[in-house]
Amino acid sequence: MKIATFNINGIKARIEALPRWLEAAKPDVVCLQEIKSVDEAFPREVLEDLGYRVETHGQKSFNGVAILSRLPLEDVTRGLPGDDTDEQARWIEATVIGEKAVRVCGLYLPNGNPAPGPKYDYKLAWMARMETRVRALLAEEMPVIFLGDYNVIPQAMDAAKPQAWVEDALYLPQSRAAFRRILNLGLTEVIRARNPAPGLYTFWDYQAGAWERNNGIRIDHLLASPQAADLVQDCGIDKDTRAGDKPSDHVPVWMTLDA
DNA sequence: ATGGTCGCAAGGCGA
Repeated sequence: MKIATFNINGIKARIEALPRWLEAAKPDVVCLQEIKSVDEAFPREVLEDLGYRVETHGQKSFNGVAILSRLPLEDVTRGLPGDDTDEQARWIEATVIGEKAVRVCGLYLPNGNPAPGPKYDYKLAWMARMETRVRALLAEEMPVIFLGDYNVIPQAMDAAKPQAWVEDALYLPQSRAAFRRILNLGLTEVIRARNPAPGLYTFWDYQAGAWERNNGIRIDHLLASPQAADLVQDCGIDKDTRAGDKPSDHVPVWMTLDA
């Protein structure tokens, strides 16, 4: 089972680049972030024609997540528990039925800038809610993965220019500590666990020639429960998509599971 | 220090 995360930065703008990548990479399951579309306007047919079922959790103009799957899905749920007043579409879950069942949580963690301020408070509160949800799922002792745009640079080695981020919500000590608290519940950060070297990035800003200068950051992550980590076969970052026509500013991150 | 680029959607916000 090949599972990927891809912040597409607008489904309407990526309606050619996304199928191009799907046909080349052939993932079984994809968690999308920043679809920037209400569910009714999501162009599902072009993806269904490629063999994917499409489950969206969108809103107008901003945020929005989705799961594409060539395998059967069960128990699709939308929204991160813990705050009934939260109207931002950033969380979707489904159980993928492969040879084994895997619970998949697709997430778009708040950016949090500017910090300090209400947006940063929302980010930290959201991460606390995520921690609660992770605890609940870990207690079920089944394979669970949490993949998406975390908007967290975990370590200095995850940025080409870490000094440029020291006052940014993606790299502030509180953000990194909250990410570590989630990891320390017992999750494996799959890309880093298998790649000890720096220089791996998943996002390059559209501005200031960031891609041409390889001024990137690694903020899209794959986290696996112990039972899911046991199944990991391979993982990677599809950096080449950033050089394609009309690219997203993020690239896909994927893993294969014996499931 | 500033401006630099996109997407959505139709002006400015978010990233």
